[in-house]
Amino acid sequence: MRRDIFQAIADPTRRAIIALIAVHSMTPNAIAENFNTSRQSISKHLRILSECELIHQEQQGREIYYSLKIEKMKEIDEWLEQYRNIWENRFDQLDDVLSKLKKN
Amino acid sequence: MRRDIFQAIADPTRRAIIALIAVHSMTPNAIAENFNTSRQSISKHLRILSECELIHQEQQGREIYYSLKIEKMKEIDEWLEQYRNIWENRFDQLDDVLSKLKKN
DNA sequence: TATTTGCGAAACCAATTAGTTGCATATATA
DNA sequence: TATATATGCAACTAATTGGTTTCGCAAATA
Repeated sequence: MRRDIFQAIADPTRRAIIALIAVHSMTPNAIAENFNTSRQSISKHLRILSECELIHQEQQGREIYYSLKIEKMKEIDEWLEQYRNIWENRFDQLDDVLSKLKKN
Repeated sequence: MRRDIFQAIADPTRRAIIALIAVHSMTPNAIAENFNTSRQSISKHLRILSECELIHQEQQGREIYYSLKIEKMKEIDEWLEQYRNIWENRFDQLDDVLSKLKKN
């Protein structure tokens, strides 16, 4: 089973869950109220997010509060970094390519 | 059929294709040489990336050169922006929350 | 002109996904 | 203690996915 952060954020419901619990921790029931889907399906999404270590849970009595592990989101940022370099230095790179072409 | 950039980058083969053609445009055959999968399966991935407007194609005789539309990658960056704010201002936000709590 | 090459598309298949319903369990409350 | 509530988990299902094989077409080449 592939289970990484890229697969985790591929689903729009999971992205919405992430956005919700980024603000403050929430219980599965409270999260589910924001969607027209069952509590169980939200639970499954939470499990996937958990397996990706994207969220953290804290039991409080019979309730479980889920919150976002914001550090994990940095992984996406790190992956993006290489491309950010490209789009920021597009023209510099073009110059680079051209000068290299001249040398050959 | 869901077809957005988050679904596009969910597959590791597609992320590898993106990395490959980010450097310079390549033909499907040349791309496929880098994986132990068929040219046809790469073609399917390229179609998905195309449908997400993540790549650009240029016909040259019977060859088709695929290249990355780097601007599209910015969409991920924009989505990440809200979370970047959170992880950068974690402590500031904590202060914020605490001061708001005091007021209530 | 006949053959090879590069490619996309269709048909098919196994695995995975996102959802459902129906439990079981633990905690709160009457 | 009996009941209600919050939750996770298992079994099932339909849709989607990523791959394959097979095909057709257009461009290059012999």
